[in-house]
Amino acid sequence: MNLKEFSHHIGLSPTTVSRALNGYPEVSERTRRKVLESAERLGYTPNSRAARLATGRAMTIGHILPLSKEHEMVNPIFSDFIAGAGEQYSKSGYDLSLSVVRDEDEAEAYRDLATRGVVDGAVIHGPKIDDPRIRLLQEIDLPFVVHGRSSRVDGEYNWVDVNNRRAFWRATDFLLDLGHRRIGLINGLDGMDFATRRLNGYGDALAARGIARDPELVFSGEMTENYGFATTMQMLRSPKPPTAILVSSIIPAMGARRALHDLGIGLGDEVSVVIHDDDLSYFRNEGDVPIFTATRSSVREAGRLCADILLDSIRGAQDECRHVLLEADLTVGQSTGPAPAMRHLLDRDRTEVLRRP
Amino acid sequence: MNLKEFSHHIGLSPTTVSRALNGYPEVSERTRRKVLESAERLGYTPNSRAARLATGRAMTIGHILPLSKEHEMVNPIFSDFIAGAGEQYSKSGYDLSLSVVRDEDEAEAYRDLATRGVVDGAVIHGPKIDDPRIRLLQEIDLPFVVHGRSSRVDGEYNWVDVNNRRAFWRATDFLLDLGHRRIGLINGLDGMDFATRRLNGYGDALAARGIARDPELVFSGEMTENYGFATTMQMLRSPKPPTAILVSSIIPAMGARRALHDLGIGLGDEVSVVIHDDDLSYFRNEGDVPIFTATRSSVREAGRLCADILLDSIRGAQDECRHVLLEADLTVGQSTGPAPAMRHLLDRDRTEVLRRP
DNA sequence: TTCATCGTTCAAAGCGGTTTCAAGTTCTGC
DNA sequence: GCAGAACTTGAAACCGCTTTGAACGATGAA
Repeated sequence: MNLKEFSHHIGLSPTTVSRALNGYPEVSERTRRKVLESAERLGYTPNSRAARLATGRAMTIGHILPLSKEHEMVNPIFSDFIAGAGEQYSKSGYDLSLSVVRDEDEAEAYRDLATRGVVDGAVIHGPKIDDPRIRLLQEIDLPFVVHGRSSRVDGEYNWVDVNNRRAFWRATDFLLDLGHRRIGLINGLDGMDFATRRLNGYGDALAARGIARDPELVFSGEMTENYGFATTMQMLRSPKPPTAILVSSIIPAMGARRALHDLGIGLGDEVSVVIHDDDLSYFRNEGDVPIFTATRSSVREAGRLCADILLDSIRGAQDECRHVLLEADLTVGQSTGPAPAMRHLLDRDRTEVLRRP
Repeated sequence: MNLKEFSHHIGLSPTTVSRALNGYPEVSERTRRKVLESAERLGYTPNSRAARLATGRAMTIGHILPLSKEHEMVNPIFSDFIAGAGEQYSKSGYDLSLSVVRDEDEAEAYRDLATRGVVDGAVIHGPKIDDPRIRLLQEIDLPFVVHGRSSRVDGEYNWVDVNNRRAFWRATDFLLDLGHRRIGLINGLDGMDFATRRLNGYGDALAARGIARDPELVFSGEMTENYGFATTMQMLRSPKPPTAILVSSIIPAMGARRALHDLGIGLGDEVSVVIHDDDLSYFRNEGDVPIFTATRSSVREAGRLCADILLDSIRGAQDECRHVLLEADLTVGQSTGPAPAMRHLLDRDRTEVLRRP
């Protein structure tokens, strides 16, 4: 049933019915009640396709999920973020459009969503340093919000980010306080803005204590379990293994733990591990004393915040760009402890284990 | 720029331009080339909102992500499935609409998508036994495909499923062949169709060898890391611990591994583990010899298949319902081995470790 | 009583495409 | 050279809703 039929059916004009359903004030209460009731009874729901054309609003937010040919990986953080954002969209009557594209087509995909008029706004995920997507969306004048930030981009834009630099500074400092001097860093992909900030936090904390950064102890890559395993193995088998490791996500941290176990090295006593925990729903780092000492920041909450900001900006409620910087407090878990005396790791038997092929 | 302006600009009627862009045959090649070229040059892209109203097609597929209040978990399988399906949608010019709703609102959400006319079809995720969503979509006559199947639903429908029963039968049989007699099962949530089939495969394999199923060894729950940890702990600390465990996903398997390590029990020698591996992109069970012995079936591939079937069915290319049953072959990894003689586990020192609080 | 005002309601003109149907043009075959 | 088929093109209706501008009756002020 369409508006014409429905309105005819209840003896009113399409105009009045439309107004009644959309909450316009010039409809009398009696009429509105009648319309709402009849719509319910007769099962009339306005066709969104028509409404979207008529209003010029798509009532939809675009998210783009880029997959690269080589490492076609879905960022595990994506789903939790989407869950948070989607929740807010639903509340405001917005739909969420998700485009899966090859990463070289990503810019084109944003442009396409905008020119085809299927979205009113978009979210940028995983910004790189000097990310071109930001400039693009500014250019085509599509409202957007960035989950993260992008260094070296000029012009204002909405963003929600974790204070990555401070979190990693704090985590590093914590390990230094425990007496660790050789601290490894298993970071995200090079070029990602968040990875750079984390690296800086780590490096600056070391520098503040006059400790040189050892490039052998810093890794960047996609945050898979295997990546955490391989990098941890490599570090611990090296001539000068670290006594502590910072890991950028709980997923590679699983791999790091596996490596430690495989080598028979105690997690938390012989080698300490601090992770950044995005509070993924299916991977909770919980318990009275969490498994991992961690800097935590819920990515789902970030999704909610991004959605709210974007919707505000679309509705024109916000004139200025909004920035939210989330602090990630350090929670001490079971994976950290005082640095062991170096001789533990230099003990003959142990080194043999560490250096086996 | 809209169609009217554009067509006027290049001296043709809107009709011809529309036809040229949509590949209708009654346009001369010369004209079509001219239109395509000019569109490119002048940057004209048809407004999808208008096209959707005019054609009556939404060119969009709906996915619904239900979140429950208590255990608001995003199924980790979801993102990989979406990645696979979304890839296919893009290729066919379809968009993907994702609705995040509270799970009690899920049925309403499907109905809403259909009556508002924002989708042409939908995917049902994680079907339960006798799933009401299937009947609903049949009733409102919205094309759909189920990722999984639903026992006890009558009527035909499209589905893509893994042969869960056979996979778990096979895995159980494999462990039995290795001499294991007490085999635990860490399964998905009760009521989920896939979990039931897996339980049946496991139970039937045991029964075929005349082994009684011990309810103390069977668990069902949401497949988090902690769930795998807790259930494994419980089993291994029980008076009659299993010598092997089947785990329904790699995520709880991480927890199971953690439990084994914490108890100092060797994975693959003292206790064997077989998992079902959905081949999640950020959690690959790979290597020359995979870490886990596993029945594997790519959920991303399932997503692609579902998308293809659904699109076919929407385009009316398919008259009959299609069913795809994917076989999950067993790959032997490092996590399984012959059952140890029972005395190992009954050794005095060991049991003390196992039974500590 | 009359005129301005207010509160309601409606007719009709969009929104920007697609598609039907008619018409004009160019080819054939005879 | 001409009728009829085969190609191309275009005018106008239509998709189902929103919104502008006008109309109408009721109310209140003059």
